[in-house]
Amino acid sequence: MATCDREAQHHMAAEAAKANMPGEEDIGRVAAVFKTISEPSRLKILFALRQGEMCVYHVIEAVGGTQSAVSHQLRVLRDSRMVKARRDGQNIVYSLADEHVLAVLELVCTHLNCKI
Amino acid sequence: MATCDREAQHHMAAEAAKANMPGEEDIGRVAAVFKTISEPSRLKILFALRQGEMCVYHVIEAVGGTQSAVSHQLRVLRDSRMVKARRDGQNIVYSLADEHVLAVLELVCTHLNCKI
DNA sequence: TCAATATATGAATAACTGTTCATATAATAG
DNA sequence: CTATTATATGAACAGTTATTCATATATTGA
Repeated sequence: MATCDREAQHHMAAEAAKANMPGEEDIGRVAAVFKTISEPSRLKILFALRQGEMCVYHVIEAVGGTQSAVSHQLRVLRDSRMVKARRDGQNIVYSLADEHVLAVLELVCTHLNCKI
Repeated sequence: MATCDREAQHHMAAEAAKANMPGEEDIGRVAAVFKTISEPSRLKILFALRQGEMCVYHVIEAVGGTQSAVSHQLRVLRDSRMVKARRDGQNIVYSLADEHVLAVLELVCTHLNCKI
């Protein structure tokens, strides 16, 4: 057991933390969002789609990588509702599904002093 | 090569995307931030520390898990500058190092309708 | 219907990462 | 100085995941 100067104060903080801790399910959902946008290959796709909707070929052109790899990552992004897809003839056209994602990206970018 | 109706439009978007794509290094830094906060065990620690600084024992009390696991995760959070530590006698007292992190967490939480 | 184009997907592999176990370091009390 | 408390850390293992390869599906033109 911890016996620090601030024992009482830290204990109260710990109790409050336990009381206010989101449930496992919410924690998991938040974690899943961050996991989805924590992969460079997926981040690039999201950055690319800021310029507007694109069919898969042009996404590949924008971000690089193989057709299969990009398609797999688009699936992950689609499953997590961050991009949406519609068919247009032979093509599938992708676009950002969620403005919140961009807001989060921009918040972190400015924090890191990345020019986006 | 893609031959969709919007060929010209998508091609321009792809060109713009390539031109405005952050460099590999910036992409990597952004991805690293999200990776750090994409693990439930680390998220819980960050949520806990919202209540104020705590020594390790009380962090463990707040988030659960073994001493070793929590200590390892505190190290990851410290390496990525999201929490800071100071010694206080026998104890190491941790606290949030970065308000930006909380802003990002709250943004995502409200988006997901999690009560935090 | 057949060929070509565009995209998706399943399986396998390789790389990464969180936890555990055992142990090390640091500070303090006696 | 020794024992105890508090925290950190290295190695190993297990689970997860991104990519690749091969192949499947879907749309269109001939």
